[in-house]
Amino acid sequence: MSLAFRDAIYRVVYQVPAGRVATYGQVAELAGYPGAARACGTALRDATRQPELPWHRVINASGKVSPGGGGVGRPLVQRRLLEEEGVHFRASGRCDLKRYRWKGQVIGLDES
DNA sequence: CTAATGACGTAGA
DNA sequence: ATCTACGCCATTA
Repeated sequence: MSLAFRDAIYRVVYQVPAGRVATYGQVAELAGYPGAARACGTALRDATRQPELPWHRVINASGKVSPGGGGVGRPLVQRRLLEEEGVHFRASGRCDLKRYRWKGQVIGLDES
C-alpha cells in the first residue's frame, strides 16, 4: 500500500538522534528504497503533522534545509530547531555534514 | 494505465 | 565554490 513507503521512511527518521542530521538519500536508502531520495521528501511533506517525528533533522545532501513545501517559513523553523539541538550553520546556510551526519543503521534486524 | 510533480542527487559549466 | 541540466523514485491527478 502507499503507506508502506512512508512508514519505512518514518521508521528511519524516528531513529535520528538529536543534534544529528540525515540526508533524504540516506534515509531512503536505510528505509530500503535506495535512490528514492526525492520520493522521500514527498513523504516527509505530509509528515509535518506527525508529533514525535524529527522531520527537521532530515536535510538535503548539500547540507542545507530544503526550500518550498509546507510553508514559506518552514525552512527557517527547521533551521532554528536544529540550532536548538546544537547544529551549527555556516554563513552559506549549510551545516557541516562531515560532523553532524548521523550514521544510520539498517532496520529489519531485531536489536533486542 | 499514462502524465505530471516534487522538502533529492550527481555531474558538468 | 555557485549555478544549471538531467536522472531517479514514489505519489497524485
